[in-house]
Amino acid sequence: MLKVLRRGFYARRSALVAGELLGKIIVREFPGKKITARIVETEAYLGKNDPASHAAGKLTKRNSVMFGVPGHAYVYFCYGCHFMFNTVTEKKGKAGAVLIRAVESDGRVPRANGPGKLAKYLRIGRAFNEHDLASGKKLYIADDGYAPGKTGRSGRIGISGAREKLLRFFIKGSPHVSKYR
DNA sequence: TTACCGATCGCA
DNA sequence: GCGATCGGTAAA
Repeated sequence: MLKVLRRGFYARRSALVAGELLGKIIVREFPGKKITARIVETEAYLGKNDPASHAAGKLTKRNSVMFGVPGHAYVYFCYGCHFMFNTVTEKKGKAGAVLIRAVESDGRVPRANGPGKLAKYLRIGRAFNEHDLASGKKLYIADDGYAPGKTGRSGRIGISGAREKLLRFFIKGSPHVSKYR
C-alpha cells in the first residue's frame, strides 16, 4: 500500500523530516515505466545558523526554493557534473531542506549510493527543481508502511562547515549507505 | 563581464 | 590524492 506523503509531512523541522524519510519510497514515473527506490540515507540542512546550507546567507534566486513551499523538490547542480536531490521542509517562509544521499533499489539495480549517482539513476535534472513532491506525479515520495530497522546519525559529509552537527541520518546495516566515517 | 568555488565521483 | 566540468554569486 503506497501512500503519497502529503505536504504536512514536510512542513516540520528539517531534522525530524530527515529522520522520518528513512525507509520511505521515492517513486519516479516515466511514460509507461516506474522506478521505485527506498531511502536509506538523508541529511538535513537548515537555514540560518547552518553555514553548510545554501540558505545560510541572504535570500537569492538559487536558494529561494528552500524558503518556499514545503514538499517541493530542490535540485542543485554542483561540481559541473552532479545533481543533488533535496526536498524542501519547514513552513513556507522558513528555510530548510533534506538532501537524499542514498537509496536502495528493488534489489537488482546497482547501488545508488551518493547524491550524484542517485540523481543520475533516477534521471533527476534541473527540470525537477521546484517540482511538487506532494502532487503524486512524475516524482514523489511515498510511504508503504515499511519500518526501517536501526537507524543512526552522524556528522554530515562533504561539507566545509558545521560538521559537528549530527544531521545525517541513515539506516544501519544498509550496504548502500556511504562508506565515509 | 569575469573569477572563483562548491552538499561529488571515478580513476591513478 | 586529484582532475573534470558548469552554474550561481559577488565583485568590478
